[in-house]
Amino acid sequence: MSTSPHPTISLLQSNSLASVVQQAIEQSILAGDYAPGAKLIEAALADKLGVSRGPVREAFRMLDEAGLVRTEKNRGVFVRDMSVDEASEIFDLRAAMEEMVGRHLATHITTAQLQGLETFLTAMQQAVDTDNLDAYHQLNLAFHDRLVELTGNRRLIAIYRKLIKELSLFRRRNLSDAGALPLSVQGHRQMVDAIASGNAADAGLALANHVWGSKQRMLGKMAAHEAPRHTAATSAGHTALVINEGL
Amino acid sequence: MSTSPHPTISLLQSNSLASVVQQAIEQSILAGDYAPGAKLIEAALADKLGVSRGPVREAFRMLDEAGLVRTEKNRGVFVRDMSVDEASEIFDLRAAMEEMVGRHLATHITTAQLQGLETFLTAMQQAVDTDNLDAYHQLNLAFHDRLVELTGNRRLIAIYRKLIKELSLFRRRNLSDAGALPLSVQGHRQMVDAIASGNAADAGLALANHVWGSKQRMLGKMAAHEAPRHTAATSAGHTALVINEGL
DNA sequence: TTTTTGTAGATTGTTAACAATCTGAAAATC
DNA sequence: GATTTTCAGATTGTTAACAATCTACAAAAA
Repeated sequence: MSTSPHPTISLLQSNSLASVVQQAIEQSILAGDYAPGAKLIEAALADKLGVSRGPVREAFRMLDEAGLVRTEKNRGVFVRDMSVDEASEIFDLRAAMEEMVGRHLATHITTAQLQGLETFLTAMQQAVDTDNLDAYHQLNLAFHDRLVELTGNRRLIAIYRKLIKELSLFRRRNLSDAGALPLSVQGHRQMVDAIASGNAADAGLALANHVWGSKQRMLGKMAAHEAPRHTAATSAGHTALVINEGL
Repeated sequence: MSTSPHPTISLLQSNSLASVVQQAIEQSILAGDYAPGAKLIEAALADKLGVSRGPVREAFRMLDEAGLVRTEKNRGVFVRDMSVDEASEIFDLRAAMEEMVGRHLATHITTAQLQGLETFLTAMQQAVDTDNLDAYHQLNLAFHDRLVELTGNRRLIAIYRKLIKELSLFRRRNLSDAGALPLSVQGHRQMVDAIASGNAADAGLALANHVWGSKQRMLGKMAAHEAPRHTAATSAGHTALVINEGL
């Protein structure tokens, strides 16, 4: 009958040990506590979290289905390792999804919602002005998440967030140069303007092109990072891939 | 060292009880053995499959994450019930994904792959000629799956199949008039031609429009089925929804 | 009659123990 | 020395038992 009698009580009512364990492990993985490919030991995690192995195993099955972890029978569970190719594929998917988002918002967004996006832009500009890289990164993620959320398509939102999670798993590999972001609000300003213009095609392209740019930057970074010894061959290959109209 | 020494052996090597149970339950759900909203009882399933409750619980967590089942703490696990709204959202997502597929294939498909698609068309035509509804339905699913598969984007393929699975969960509700398909190969012929033309925009639109048509038919069917007592009001509402350029 | 209260059985949540498999290093063999 | 074999410890797979919660129905109270 009653709805949320007490925060702690409703918490205990809805969260089983397995789901709590799942969230704890997921957070650890996304925080980079475990390197990609690292093995997760049931007993150790159970011990650390103060539960038995049952809930940990159930959490493993959830994380596996979510794509954050990979299971080998009788060998164990390992943090998922994402290749550049896979990351690239995810970027292509993201581009298609964000194009869909742009098209929809161009004809459905409210003025209040547009105002909310403007707030993001000013906050991002402030982060740039103060050279606050971390804040900018967070705002960037939140901004895109907000755009997707505004469509109201629950499945789209869920899948988008899942893809972002997996991508962050990839980024963990090159955290050294993770700071080399464009640090510019201009692109986002253009996206908001395109949406505000009401032209669905324009807005869709604005968002898709933005994602495509991110993908290109990522590929460029990987090419420069992983094959600096090859003078031209592989680099050229990568460039050709970039020039293609991805996916 | 050796690769697949014996089919049965390699099967036992890779499949844990939990994954076998997961597949068994999933198949039962998709086959319609359990109605949407029906409760799945751990002990009963464990008994039926000859295993203990542990693997069943692990399978439940997988199915939950896959969206085929919904878990309420201390109350049990239930077959997911999909609303018309949710199905509609999935159609919108499918449209965006298939548009992406069409664009890509227009510029990347090989002649051999095109030939494979032609084979599908003739088979579908044959199914129509012999009034084999079931065969047509299967071919239709396989055709679209093949299109997505041809992109080579593993994440796109995985997500597409997941969405189709969930949609089939929805269709279970209106199996009475499931036979009212268009039963026409024309639409698919146009899609293949558009891809063969090499025009990315055209191919994308051809695929997206096809999905959009499916969505419209579904919505129309639901409106006619669920609210035949209301003379105009709700029906008009649905129509308006259909006319919109859905998300 | 209607509502409340109180069980008994059913069902889920969790744990600990047992079985099977893998891993890595020492011992044995070539 | 290099390769194979053996084996103990570590780890995963599975099960059964116990604890907590829910459900449904009957008895009591309003």
